Amino acid sequence: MKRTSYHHGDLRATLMDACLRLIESEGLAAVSLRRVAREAGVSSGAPYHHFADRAALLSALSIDGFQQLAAYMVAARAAAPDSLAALTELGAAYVRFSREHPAQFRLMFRPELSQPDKHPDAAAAGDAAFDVLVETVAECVAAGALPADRADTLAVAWWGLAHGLASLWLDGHLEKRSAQMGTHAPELVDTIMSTFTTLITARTPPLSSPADIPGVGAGGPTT
Amino acid sequence: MKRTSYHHGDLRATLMDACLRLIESEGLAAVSLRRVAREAGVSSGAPYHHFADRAALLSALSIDGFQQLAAYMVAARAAAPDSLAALTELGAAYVRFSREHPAQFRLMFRPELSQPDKHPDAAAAGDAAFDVLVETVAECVAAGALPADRADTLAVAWWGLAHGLASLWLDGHLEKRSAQMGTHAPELVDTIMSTFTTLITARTPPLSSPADIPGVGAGGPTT
DNA sequence: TGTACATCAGTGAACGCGCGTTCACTGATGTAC
DNA sequence: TGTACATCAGTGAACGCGCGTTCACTGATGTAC
Repeated sequence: MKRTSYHHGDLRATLMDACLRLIESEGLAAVSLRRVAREAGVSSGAPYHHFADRAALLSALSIDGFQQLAAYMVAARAAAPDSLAALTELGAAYVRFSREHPAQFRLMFRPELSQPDKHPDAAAAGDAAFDVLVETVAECVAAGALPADRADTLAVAWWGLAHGLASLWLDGHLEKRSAQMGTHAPELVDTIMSTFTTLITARTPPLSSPADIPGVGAGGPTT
Repeated sequence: MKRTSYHHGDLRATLMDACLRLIESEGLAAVSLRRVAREAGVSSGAPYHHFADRAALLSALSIDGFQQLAAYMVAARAAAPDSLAALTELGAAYVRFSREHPAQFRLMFRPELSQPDKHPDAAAAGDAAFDVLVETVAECVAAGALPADRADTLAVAWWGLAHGLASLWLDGHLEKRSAQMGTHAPELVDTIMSTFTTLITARTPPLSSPADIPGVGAGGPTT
């Protein structure tokens, strides 16, 4: 972190980076503005030229995190061949984001730190991510692959499952359980996700209309 | 918090209580040993007669939380008419615990605060709670209501869903989404839980041979 | 029952520490002419 | 191109604060005889 010139160049980005690295290596409890400045190789007053206060730095990171999450989800949906497959990919993308940006993920769901009420941008970015999920569910409904009356519920259930798995995994619980089960966390999550999608698509229509399900393919439920 | 006698009587319990109330009213960031002592109406050195240090207090609360959670789950299973119904009740009990003990729930899943590595009791209590879920799934398998090869997976999925919904709800996300959807968080959670149980029980048996699954292949989300 | 004494569970002052934030300053950079 | 000057983005010392923890102390309680 040695600089040759007096001016830094892009201290704002450097501070955000240093903060994330610090969270990842020593946890959220280790984060203070002074410490972040030190990690960035800069005096303790320097950050105030880029962030109004400590909360502003954490907020900026949280907003950035939500925007990245939304980007992950948009990309996942775009890459999927159809809306049903997109649903699976969205869950996977959510968990993948939490794996690839653990510090940001934690920060995003620590409202007392990122203060979303003071920074509506974070909420907006969060909405954008959730909207991708809602839209995808709506597409599934439009395609006849999901029943309309449960669409909203399924979107939230999907979010809950992905969020729960991501959270447990980050805290080490999934590694522990999967070791007990003789498997590994990544496979476990994949299995859960695909099982869930299969369950939803194969079974929910009969709950609202007993007719056959278009788009799911031949050789459906054999029971 | 005025005492009449010099001795307190049960300062240990009072401190734990004060700490929980503080977390609930001002958040985890407000918790310091001095502050907790102040809330309990006691000098800042007094807690050290009952807890080795700050971490010990938080640890004790976390352990107590896991034990209570396990008790919730044991009671839920005991009250259910059969093992399949128990599964639904377990998820509901998990979420109910998080609603009735929000401060403890947050603490339990903040490993950097409760330091489970230094206090194996917390891990043991957590295991006990998870074991209730695993046993119930095993009972479902024994009763022929669930396929054996997916039992473990379903237990983790169930935990993930309950944990995700509880976490999102505590952070206010569920209230927000359910308001957008014209419903309320409690009903939303109930619907999701019962839908999930229905899906699992109605559909999983045919899944035991993955080759039969149409559409979403056996390979899972990983291309 | 009374007394001596050990133990328990408080007090409150003190310690050193790192924190968030401010501020007068200064070196580097950009711009007008 | 050179110079004067405004602005930007650092420095580092300083502030007051609450923190975790320690410690000599003291009042209350329990016990032995």
